[in-house]
Amino acid sequence: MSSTDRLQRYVVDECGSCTDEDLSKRLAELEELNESVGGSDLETDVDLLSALANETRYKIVRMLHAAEDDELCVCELSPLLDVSDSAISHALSKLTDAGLVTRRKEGKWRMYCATPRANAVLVALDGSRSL
Amino acid sequence: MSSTDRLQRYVVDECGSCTDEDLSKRLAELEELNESVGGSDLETDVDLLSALANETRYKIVRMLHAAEDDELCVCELSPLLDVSDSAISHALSKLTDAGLVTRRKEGKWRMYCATPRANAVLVALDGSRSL
DNA sequence: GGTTCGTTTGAATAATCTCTCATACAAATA
DNA sequence: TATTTGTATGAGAGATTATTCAAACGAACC
Repeated sequence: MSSTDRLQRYVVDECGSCTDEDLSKRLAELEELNESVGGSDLETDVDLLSALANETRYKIVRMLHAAEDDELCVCELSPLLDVSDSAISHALSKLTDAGLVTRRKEGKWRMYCATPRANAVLVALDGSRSL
Repeated sequence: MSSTDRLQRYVVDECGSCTDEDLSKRLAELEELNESVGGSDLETDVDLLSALANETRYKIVRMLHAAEDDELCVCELSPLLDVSDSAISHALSKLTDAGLVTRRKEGKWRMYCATPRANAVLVALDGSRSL
């Protein structure tokens, strides 16, 4: 049983009949839905979501978001996260790579700030909580 | 070296001095930032992000989103995803648990639809791509 | 009732992830 | 210059995950 056979039976159920032409048309429609997932954006988006999909990293971004446009340094994040500094640094690297935070040197300290994109996603999460 | 020692030195760098009182105040401020990550929402949000942070699942939600308010059944998703039906079913379960899709029985078919929350997150991703 | 069909579920395996420890490095200080 | 300090990096252990296969289940059809 190929998966298009099943689709054909589904279209029959739906429309009463389904020629091979109907089937091709339906497949093309579905293909178009799929196209709307822009090829390279897909990977970028999944990377971004993966970066956020971890308690430690999510908390960090939340704190940076809550800090508005203020930057925070590792030493400010550390007291509130119960993982090692090394873990925090790993987390910040992954977040930076994903485009969720920016990193800046300030003397011996490193300052981190949430990006507009990070803020947009968090705002969407907050705004959709009760939908 | 405790992590608050380091924070104290940071505040000194920043402000020129830092009494124990100053330190407590700064810690309280940071704690407040942390509070803004509502306790139970944190887990829910991370679950949602984890569900979306996978190519197969992300593609599914994208397709359902692109389908607007139309529902799609497994047999329509299957031709465009190169994983087994079983994997698709697992994916849909996880997405359902995370509140990203809804499931409905229609005869022998199962229809799936993106939730408003899923749509909100995708819209935010799309809207913030070029920020 | 038995069969087929669409989908789900569970177990198993391989791949990936997250953290810690040890170490490295760059900036500031002594 | 040597040391301290803040953070980053790499290796490795343990936890988590994604997928597949096999089997099960419910709905429709004979």
